[in-house]
Amino acid sequence: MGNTIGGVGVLDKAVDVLDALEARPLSLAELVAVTGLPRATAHRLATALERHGLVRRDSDGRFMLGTRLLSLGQAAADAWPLATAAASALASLREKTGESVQLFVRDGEERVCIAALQSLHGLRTIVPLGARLPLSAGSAARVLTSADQTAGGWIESVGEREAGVASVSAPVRDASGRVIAAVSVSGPIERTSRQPGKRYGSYVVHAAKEIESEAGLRGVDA
Amino acid sequence: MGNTIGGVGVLDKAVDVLDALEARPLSLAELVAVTGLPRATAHRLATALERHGLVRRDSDGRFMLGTRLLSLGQAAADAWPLATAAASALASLREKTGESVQLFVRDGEERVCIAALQSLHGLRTIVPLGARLPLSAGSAARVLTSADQTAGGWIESVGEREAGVASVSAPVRDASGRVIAAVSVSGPIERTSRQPGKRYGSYVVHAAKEIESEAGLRGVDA
DNA sequence: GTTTGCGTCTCATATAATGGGACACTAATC
DNA sequence: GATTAGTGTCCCATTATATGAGACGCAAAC
Repeated sequence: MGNTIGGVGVLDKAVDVLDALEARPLSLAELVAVTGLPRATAHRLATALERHGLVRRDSDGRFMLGTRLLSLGQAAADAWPLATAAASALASLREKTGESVQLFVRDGEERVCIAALQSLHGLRTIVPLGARLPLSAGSAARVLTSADQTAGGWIESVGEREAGVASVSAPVRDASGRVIAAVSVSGPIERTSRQPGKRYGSYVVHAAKEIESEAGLRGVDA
Repeated sequence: MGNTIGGVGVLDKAVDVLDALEARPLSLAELVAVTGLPRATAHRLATALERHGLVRRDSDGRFMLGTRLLSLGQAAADAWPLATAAASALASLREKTGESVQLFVRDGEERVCIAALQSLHGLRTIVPLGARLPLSAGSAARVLTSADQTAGGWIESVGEREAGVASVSAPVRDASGRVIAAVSVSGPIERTSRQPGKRYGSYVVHAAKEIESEAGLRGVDA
């Protein structure tokens, strides 16, 4: 019969298994419960993935993400030289603001966090590396979707994507001026105040410029 | 007919595609050349992987590793709290020695690098995160395979795994004394000398102890 | 002893992957 | 303009492939 049209093939199921294991190690029975796959199928897929190093077993025999994903993830990260170039700028941005900082790029109809450093405060916003967030809310989202220049070069949002969280973002542009990424600072409203842009705006813009020059995207300097 | 026994299923081919893309972005034609798959098949697999975010396209339409691998890789890394715990100890080890430092764990009949920092020298050994190395050569390999205590607590090897490279490794042990990982320092023989253990041994052993206490594996201190 | 849970494996069935080849399109080359 | 060579994408008859209920072996719990 025909070809796979929407989520029925081995590959789709295999990805379901990986998705399930992303949260935590799972025994076969748990894996079956989470994925909804028949026992035999889940077992076959998990062991097949194991052969490729994408899945491994812990000491209790439970399935978990394998070591092969380390190198693949590393390679995927290297595919954005931007993330590497941004490392030092993000570090100093976190130091200056004390809050969590992130670098987002657009990917289809979502945005992806390709670099992040978490605030050192006990109460902090967490955006894990690789997290996919909507392109419809948050200051970084608006930076990535609006092509044109803005007021001070930054955009702020308060409690937009998530209640209690405020953020400020600035665009990273390539040589031709197109927005290719967004740098963000985000934290609990209690600390950032309701005008986070006022407090952190210039820092974020500076970090964006720093990333541009570090990545060799535009002429030198800030 | 029967089930897949050795490398014929969709899954195996899909992994081949990911493997091929690990090195660099590839056009469909190149992908076909590298994997040996028929055009239609390569295209179908690549686009299927794309639907899952494991593969994406660059601006020229070439296939490359996707953003989904970032989060999966991150999750896989989190599965070794050891890697996180080792971060600071490895940083200071690199600072003290000036050479590349790594943390290896055994995985089946190989060893995997689950954390690494490269030397800042121009001439340096590079062991990328996630790299799979043999369990048959190198000081770290011997640390992972020999259960018992050794002379100064470290093991050295000179030009064993790779010509011109010397390394010193020390075991990281759990509460019951079993070796669960190996810390290594490696560099070109010209700098490390032919007795790398003499020079770096104590540093490496100290780093191992530091990792043990940081990870809460043994009692406190060094 | 019996039961309940586990992971693993088999094998007849039919479903889902296959891939040669058609197609549309662009960029050189004639 | 016409031709050739190169892309990526899509179709669809064929059959090789994944499927999954159920059997099995093994522990641990009752």
